[in-house]
Amino acid sequence: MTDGKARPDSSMSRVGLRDVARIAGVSTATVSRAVNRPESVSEALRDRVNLAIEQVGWVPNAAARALNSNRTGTIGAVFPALALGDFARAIDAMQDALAARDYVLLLARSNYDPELEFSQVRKLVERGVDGLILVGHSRAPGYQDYLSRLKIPYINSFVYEADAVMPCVGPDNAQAMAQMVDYLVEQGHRRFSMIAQTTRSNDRALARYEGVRRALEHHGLAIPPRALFEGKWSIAEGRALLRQAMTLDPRPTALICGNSLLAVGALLEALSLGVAVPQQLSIVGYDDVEFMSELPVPITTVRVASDEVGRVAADCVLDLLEGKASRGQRIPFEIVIRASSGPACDT
Amino acid sequence: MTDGKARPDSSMSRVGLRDVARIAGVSTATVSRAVNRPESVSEALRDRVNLAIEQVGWVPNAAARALNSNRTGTIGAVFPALALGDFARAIDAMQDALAARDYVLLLARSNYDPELEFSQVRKLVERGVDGLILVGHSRAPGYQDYLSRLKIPYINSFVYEADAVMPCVGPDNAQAMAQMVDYLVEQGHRRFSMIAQTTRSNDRALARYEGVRRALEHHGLAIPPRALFEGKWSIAEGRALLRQAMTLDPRPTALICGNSLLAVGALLEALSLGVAVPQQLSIVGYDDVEFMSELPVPITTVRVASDEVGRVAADCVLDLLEGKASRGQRIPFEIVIRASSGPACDT
DNA sequence: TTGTACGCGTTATCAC
DNA sequence: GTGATAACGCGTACAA
Repeated sequence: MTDGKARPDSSMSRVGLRDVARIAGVSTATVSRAVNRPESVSEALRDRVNLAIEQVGWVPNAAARALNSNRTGTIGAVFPALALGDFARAIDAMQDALAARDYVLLLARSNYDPELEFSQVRKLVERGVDGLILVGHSRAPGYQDYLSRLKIPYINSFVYEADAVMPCVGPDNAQAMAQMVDYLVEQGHRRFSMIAQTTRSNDRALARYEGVRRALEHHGLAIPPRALFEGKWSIAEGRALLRQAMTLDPRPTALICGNSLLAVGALLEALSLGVAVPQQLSIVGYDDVEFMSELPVPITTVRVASDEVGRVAADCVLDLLEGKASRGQRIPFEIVIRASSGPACDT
Repeated sequence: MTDGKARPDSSMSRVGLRDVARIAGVSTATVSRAVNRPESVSEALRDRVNLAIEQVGWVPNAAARALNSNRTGTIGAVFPALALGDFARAIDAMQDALAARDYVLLLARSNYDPELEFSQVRKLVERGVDGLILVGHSRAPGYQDYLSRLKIPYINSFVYEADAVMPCVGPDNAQAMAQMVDYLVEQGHRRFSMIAQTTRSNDRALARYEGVRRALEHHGLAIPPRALFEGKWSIAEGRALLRQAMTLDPRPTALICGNSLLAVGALLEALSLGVAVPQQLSIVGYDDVEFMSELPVPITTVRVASDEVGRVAADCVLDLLEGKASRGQRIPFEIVIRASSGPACDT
């Protein structure tokens, strides 16, 4: 039974550790221990302390704790955009993985702008994040130095390269696309076109393009420069770029799309134009969102478990933080063959 | 020219205000002022201080600052999910609005679980967020008390009710759906079916349903219980529910979908089944994502500027924080009529 | 305009 | 096992 004078919502200045200590009749040190290392304190005291905490409604002050321990329990992440299927799913999963280990996510976005990304990182660092999760691995020189100078661990996500110096968690973009190309060549395709997200300050897009280029080269093939189209990521853009690709002469028999939105746009536009998919044109994408499989003509694509990327990236930083050296992880991908691709037409 | 002993990346214990003060030959108080209220210090000193800051690479410690000022420069947000088109866009915009005013976003997700939402909020509060952005306005009793007891401002987003006691930022879900119903009735529809996200612990879904119900009632119409289907939010679910709706006898002439994914699923399934849209069935949705307008049959829907919601919500909390009383804001919606809806068939 | 000195709430180091 | 006390790094009265 609490007597009236100790209501938890008392409008007094906020309750602190000392108040709890006073009520429980112990020292502040004991309260601290009872909370942080319960096993190091006698059971009787532990109970007294917990009771007192309940009574006064004490909530530990994270700032004070951080000031003292040099750790904030906070992980920062900077993503190019949040409203993109794969990133959103990754963040979702990241959040859960962090919460499970009692960390909290400080989120920022860079809008695909390296400068902005840098400044966001600085802001997060000032906020005292214990670790960072970034996207991609290409950084401006000054930026790179800044990061390595920091003592806080960071992870590059959505990329994987075996020889990378920093831990990264993601699929091997280039290899995934190469595998897709192998499949298409196997299907008899020889004339390719590609529509891709602009590779400027986007190393994932660049890696995908490189994967395509090298795989084709390996088969003695290539995408002529005029058959390569770059643009933003949207369905509308995919539609527009497909129209351009269809003006090529001779027409390509296979169209490789750098991401899911472009693929969806390309497919829908092909349907609108009456281009038969896959008879006249095979369309393949990258990344897998629900839409791609539900469209009138489901789209062949590279499936990457984006949530895996998020979850693993989160666990990786936390491992680094706790000293367990973590070397990053390759996230598997899978070529999902659907109705939008098939044997090359003989035209 | 810096002499060797003062490298910014020196592995000494982290640089602090005192180091800057020492280098600049001033007191710590002056450095603090020069940083936080530059106008209150002479120009010469300001320059000296800034130079020293650069030299030693000082970064203010947010924890110490927070401890002292009781403000963290952090806003917490708890969303049901992040990987959902509208939420993702809102978070995107929120993030920008906060960054513009030098705040940072602490993000958590509740997975539509009120208990989890509550615990996430507690965690954010312990982290010392200055304000909160939540979704919806229905809360469990204990939760509600907890919130009102806190001295920190919060905003309910994605909902708007003129008589709400807490500031909210969002569209009037019920009114939007009512307006959609009016349109459909005007088009001659009398037999309705609705597929909706489960209304359990989702007041937005509930409000939309209520809007439909009341509007129909106003026209002397109703959706019979067996014509109301609830499920999760996904395209696949929309497909499944449409199949169920099509088994009704007599068939509905208009199908109202509670969100965008359900609408897309319903439309695609209708196409698959050979149900003519809108001749045999008008399909309307809620919310607007790019897909809806790009499908073979573009979908009539309620368009809400989700990014507006995020932006305004962010600005609102910050206003509250700065004492400018803010009463929330109604975000406008718009009925976008596309090819998926039309006059009722006379069958 | 500038410097001194204290306090913010917690944890860690010592004694006991 | 427990208690006193000194940091942690910054902001800010207050005095100069």
